[in-house]
Amino acid sequence: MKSTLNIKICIVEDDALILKSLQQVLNNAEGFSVTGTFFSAEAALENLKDHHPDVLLLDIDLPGISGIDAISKLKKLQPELNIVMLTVHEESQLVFSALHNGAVGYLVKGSNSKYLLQGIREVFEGGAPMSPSIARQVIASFKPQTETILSNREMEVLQKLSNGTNNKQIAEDLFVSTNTIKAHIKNIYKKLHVNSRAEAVSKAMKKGWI
Amino acid sequence: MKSTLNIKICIVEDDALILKSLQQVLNNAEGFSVTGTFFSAEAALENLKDHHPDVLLLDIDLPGISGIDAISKLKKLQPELNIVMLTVHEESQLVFSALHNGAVGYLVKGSNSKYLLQGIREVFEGGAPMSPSIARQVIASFKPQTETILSNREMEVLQKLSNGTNNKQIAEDLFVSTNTIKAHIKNIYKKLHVNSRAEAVSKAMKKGWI
DNA sequence: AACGACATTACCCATTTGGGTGATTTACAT
DNA sequence: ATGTAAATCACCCAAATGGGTAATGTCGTT
Repeated sequence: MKSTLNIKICIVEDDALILKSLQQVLNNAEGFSVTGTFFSAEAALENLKDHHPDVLLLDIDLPGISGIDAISKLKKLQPELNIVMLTVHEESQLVFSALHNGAVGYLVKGSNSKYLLQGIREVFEGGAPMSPSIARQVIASFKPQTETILSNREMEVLQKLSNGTNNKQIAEDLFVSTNTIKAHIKNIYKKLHVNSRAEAVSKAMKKGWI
Repeated sequence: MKSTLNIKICIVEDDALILKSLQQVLNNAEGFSVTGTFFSAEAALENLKDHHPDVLLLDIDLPGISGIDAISKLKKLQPELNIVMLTVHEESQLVFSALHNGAVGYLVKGSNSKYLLQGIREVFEGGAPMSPSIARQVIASFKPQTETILSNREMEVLQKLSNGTNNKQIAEDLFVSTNTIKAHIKNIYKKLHVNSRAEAVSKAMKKGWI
């Protein structure tokens, strides 16, 4: 089975030593072959069409266009390209930017090469490899933040706001007067430092409260 | 190293055969031990305090309280408990509900027992194991849906709306009249089938447009 | 050439919202 | 017991919003 596999890989990595080492690991592994390497995103963008990788390994720290910005540009050229970030950075912001821009995996550099091979295999089979610490971040982002400053009642109202419900309707739904709803909304605004429904909803959704 | 590991596991699974098989696999593996098994969420909730698992494997199809609903109840009892879903279901809704409620992993039943052991090890080490198809769903949820019905200009306005900006300010920002902004907003409402800023923002955010 | 989508602007009007101030009651914690 | 937070309600007023209708110019497609 394994011998029938032949995964074509391109690598974008500006550090020649790391690139060489990656290339060696992959070429020596059964079923993997490196069909192209680039020292910059620009080089990859220009020449990728000549190679036809199943998977592209992409560094973040690159001269010129960063790996993060390169993702969407590469995807525009080859929408079906599977991009896996391969970097030392574990900052949430970078992780989420990468995934948001269309990366299908995020591996942390320097872990066992066995994991790298396994990750690439996963991509090839339709998976989405992530290093454990990355996976934990990703999973954590789904959990609503519980440090809510808002009271239960205020959360109920906020929920209604996000449905576009107006004060009168909310009041009916909660069996109180519209004045009460107004009061709740004013408190919500104070606590969230906003001054409109749209902004309140936006902030709450970004924080994962609703 | 491996021999120093001893991961204590509890299992909630109503199918006696599957439970037995899981128990066998885990107990026979070096460094794993099953310290408790339950046939229902209710049983787990009542007796979990007597066991002290590092990881709890949780089925979804259970008599009475479902696995999904059990997550938050179990977490309330033991906030530090690491819950991994172990189920046949791959439906997005269930996956996201589980993660939303606080599960740290989601494994699909029936895959190689090697992956199960690896997954549990990952949880123990702070990771978040997911079966490949689940990981792909999770990653995909980060990519903004691009089938936007809105025009570029409308997207700009929508973005401003989500910041709580009012028509006058948006008009200034985009160097057009407030009447124009009103027109754009009306079109946004028509296209999104909403009739307030808050609802438009909410819908757009849910769809991952902003 | 005609059509539709987009961007722009205008006017009118009823309704809603946001902000300010103030009051009562309950409940929980210091 | 005293205070604080929560939930409830009222009144006022200026500003913003939502909905309707209508017009113009540009651009790309058919």
